[in-house]
Amino acid sequence: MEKADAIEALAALAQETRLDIFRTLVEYRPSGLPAGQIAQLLELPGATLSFHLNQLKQAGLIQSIRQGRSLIYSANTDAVDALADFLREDCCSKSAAGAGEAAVGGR
Amino acid sequence: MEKADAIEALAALAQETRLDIFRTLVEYRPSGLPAGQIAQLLELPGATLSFHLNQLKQAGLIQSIRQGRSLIYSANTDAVDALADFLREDCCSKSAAGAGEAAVGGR
DNA sequence: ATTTTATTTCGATAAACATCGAACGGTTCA
DNA sequence: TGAACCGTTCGATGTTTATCGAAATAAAAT
Repeated sequence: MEKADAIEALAALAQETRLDIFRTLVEYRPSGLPAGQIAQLLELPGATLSFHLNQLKQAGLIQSIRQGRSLIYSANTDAVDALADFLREDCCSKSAAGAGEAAVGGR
Repeated sequence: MEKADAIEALAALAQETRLDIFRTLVEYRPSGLPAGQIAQLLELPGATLSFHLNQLKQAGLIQSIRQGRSLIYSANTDAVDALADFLREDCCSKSAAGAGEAAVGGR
């Protein structure tokens, strides 16, 4: 996973409303939910919801398909797993490359 | 891990400068680096660096100890692991609680 | 005590983000 | 074709975030 993509995904989830939306979609996996039902569950105005759905989609965390006049949104849990992997392996954890150097110097 | 803490950590890492700072500190684990050296490595003005170090510290991702007139910052990789766990287990992944419900209805 | 070094806090500014009513664009059904 | 429905885009507004020079604080050296 690229750094830029990771940042986008992190930013997408680092916002309460969006995290709530995403978690709701995870709950209703794998079939997904129409936008209206998400709005109802979370008591969000349509415009606000749409804004956040766009961010999540942009980040690759959700996708949508049309079903009649509804748009069914569903969570892409693989993207979250990839993000978790990025945190653990490529980025920021003990196992990240290059760990173990010293620069402070005890003397 | 609490949702609020997770959001704080996600937000802290969802910013390029801060992610760079954090990764640098992971590189120099476990001894850490004085602020001045981070500033030098990443070519950041002191005030800007200090601002970001504060956010990271607030989020529990780094800590600092004073050594003479320097402040040595070091990464708390456990916090990242906790965040990755949160993403995988409590929040947003296949294994998250409650997965598998259907709401769309195929007819 | 004064100066030097390391870093933070303050304060101002610009940019990005979140919210949401109102207008708009597709889709279905009569 | 036109009314009803579902959802998005537009546009205006307030809020939060990032940046960074200058002033302040804290520790060490002279």
